[in-house]
Amino acid sequence: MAESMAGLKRTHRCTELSEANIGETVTVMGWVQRSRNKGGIIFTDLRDRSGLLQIIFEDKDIGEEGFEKAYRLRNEFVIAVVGKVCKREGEANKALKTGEIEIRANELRILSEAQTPPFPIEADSKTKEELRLKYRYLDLRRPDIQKNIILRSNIVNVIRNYFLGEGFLEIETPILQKSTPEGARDYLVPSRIHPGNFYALPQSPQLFKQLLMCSGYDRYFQVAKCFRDEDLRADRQPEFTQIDLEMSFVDVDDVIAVNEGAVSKVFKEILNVDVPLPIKRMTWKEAMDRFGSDKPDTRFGMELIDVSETVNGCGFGVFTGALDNGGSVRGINVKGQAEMPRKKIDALVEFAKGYGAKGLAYLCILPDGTYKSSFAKFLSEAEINALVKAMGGEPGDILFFAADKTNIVWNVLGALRLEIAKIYNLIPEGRFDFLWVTEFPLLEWSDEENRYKAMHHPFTMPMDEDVRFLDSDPGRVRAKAYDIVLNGTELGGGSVRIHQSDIQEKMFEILGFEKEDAYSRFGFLLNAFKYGVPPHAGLAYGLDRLVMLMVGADSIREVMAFPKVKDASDLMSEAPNVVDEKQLEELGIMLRPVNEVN
RNA sequence: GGCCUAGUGGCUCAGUUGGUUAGAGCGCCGCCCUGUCACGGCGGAGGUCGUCGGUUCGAGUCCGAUCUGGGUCGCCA
Repeated sequence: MAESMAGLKRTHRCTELSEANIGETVTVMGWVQRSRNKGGIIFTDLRDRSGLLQIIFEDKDIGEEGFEKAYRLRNEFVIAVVGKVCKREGEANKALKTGEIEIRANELRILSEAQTPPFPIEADSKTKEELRLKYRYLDLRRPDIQKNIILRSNIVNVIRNYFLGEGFLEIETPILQKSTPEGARDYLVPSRIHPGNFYALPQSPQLFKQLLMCSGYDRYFQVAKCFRDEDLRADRQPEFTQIDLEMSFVDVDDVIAVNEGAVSKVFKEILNVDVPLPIKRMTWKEAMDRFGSDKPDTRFGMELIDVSETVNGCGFGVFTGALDNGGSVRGINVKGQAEMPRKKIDALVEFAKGYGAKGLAYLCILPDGTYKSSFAKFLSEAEINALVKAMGGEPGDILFFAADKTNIVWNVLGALRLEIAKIYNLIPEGRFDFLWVTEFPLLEWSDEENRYKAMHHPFTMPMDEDVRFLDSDPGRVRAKAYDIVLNGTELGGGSVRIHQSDIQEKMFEILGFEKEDAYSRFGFLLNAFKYGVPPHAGLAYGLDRLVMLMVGADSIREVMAFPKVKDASDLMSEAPNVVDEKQLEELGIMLRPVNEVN
């Protein structure tokens, strides 16, 4: 039977007590972590979000009835204890923050009994994630998850205070928005009042924050929930949180400067890590050339090397074929792994195929200086020697080469580099390598749609010196866009926005929008800009990813209270679900049989 | 949509080339224990091996399908 807490008031959380409180009578409340019954004496570890505290029950303090009650305690019971803080008579427990003290209970109330939980409530859980998520409310009791969630709160607090201190205003933007299909799929929300019409949940507050600049708010930020109806990943959830900001009368360097301040402050205050400023910058082209990725992990080397020149005209058709098609041949040098077993090499070749490679050429430089290779027979000795030299190859190294269209080569070797680093443990622990990647291409050719698509979004400003190529060669135009990268993860991205209507119209033209089409989608923004708009620029961080990296988690699910699983459903609440016929009727929605959808 | 991977008592796992009654640790239940803190001692309960079908004298083990998680490619301006 559950008892009332009437007349009791909690005086401390568990670990707010210390030797300084010895002799005081206190009231603590929490969950039973563990009860150790020695017969005439019972030790109970009480848990709350702050940690553990040992309670000691003996009938001389609590009376026979109270002692009987303590006998009944089981894990996860919620209890209140009134007692005296004492120095431990037995050994101190150095593993506990409160290991020097214990509470000698005078009164015990069982506020709530509990069934045995389906898995242990403990740190370093080995329980399958499926079960943890089904019982997320129990999983969230575990100290390591609580640590993540608490740290997340602290991180947001530091960031919020920082931006407020820099003159930013926190302003909310609508969750029910207009759907502007371009980019990720929208989550749609049907309107009851306008049957057949839909809102969309925001993929980001992009247009509204630009309007806020237009309206003179000068510096805006928001902790913004965002929604994208795309497939999930370890670092992608259908709903996630951005730290979103926008600034007026600024250019690239201004945005970067204020955000370097934010990053260094949050890492110093939360982790006591000094982020050396200014953060390194690298153009997109350099990032792709050196690392095969627009979010390079710079904690280790094994950089890509372009050997197109070296192998030009050689006897290996795969190489020359790629070059003839306008592609390139590039390689990476895995130091000291020349003895890599054939099985492992084959696995890496398969891995590369998963990223679009047709194959992967390799060349082992054995310790005695001889070669073992998949393609050496097609090359003259001089050609091989030149290739090895270009790759900085030494006895003991193994070289991998990809030959294809350059973007495939980048993709394949970029992924291979990370995979090999993982396999051979080449990534140093405990490092935070920040990097700005700048000068992204403005546009990206889509074979599927046979048109250019905005790499960032259609409001991204071209670089001043490239504006002249907008007509003649749109593909070579670089944008005033930048990403902040941490340890190979894209932490955030942003850009300077277009505020001149002629450039904006040109942009829509290149993207293949008719003028009416552009106005029907983005008219409110384009119209707003007719009434005076300041130059503006902004950035948005993926908060979940930031917290994930700061706590060292492998997945953003570990830093979100109630995440969804791979198919975007919630194992605990079982969302999404079918709704009443009546609800649909009210919305004017009729469903096709499920097997006809798609 | 593709590829990879896992599913065996409540939890985490073992289970050999297919071969008696499917094991262990933890947890749970009962009894004992006044200084434990991974408490200890004694005893006990608990599994249609994810599901369906097939091969076989015989399937946790082999084959096919399927479900449920996880990773990833595509996708994610």
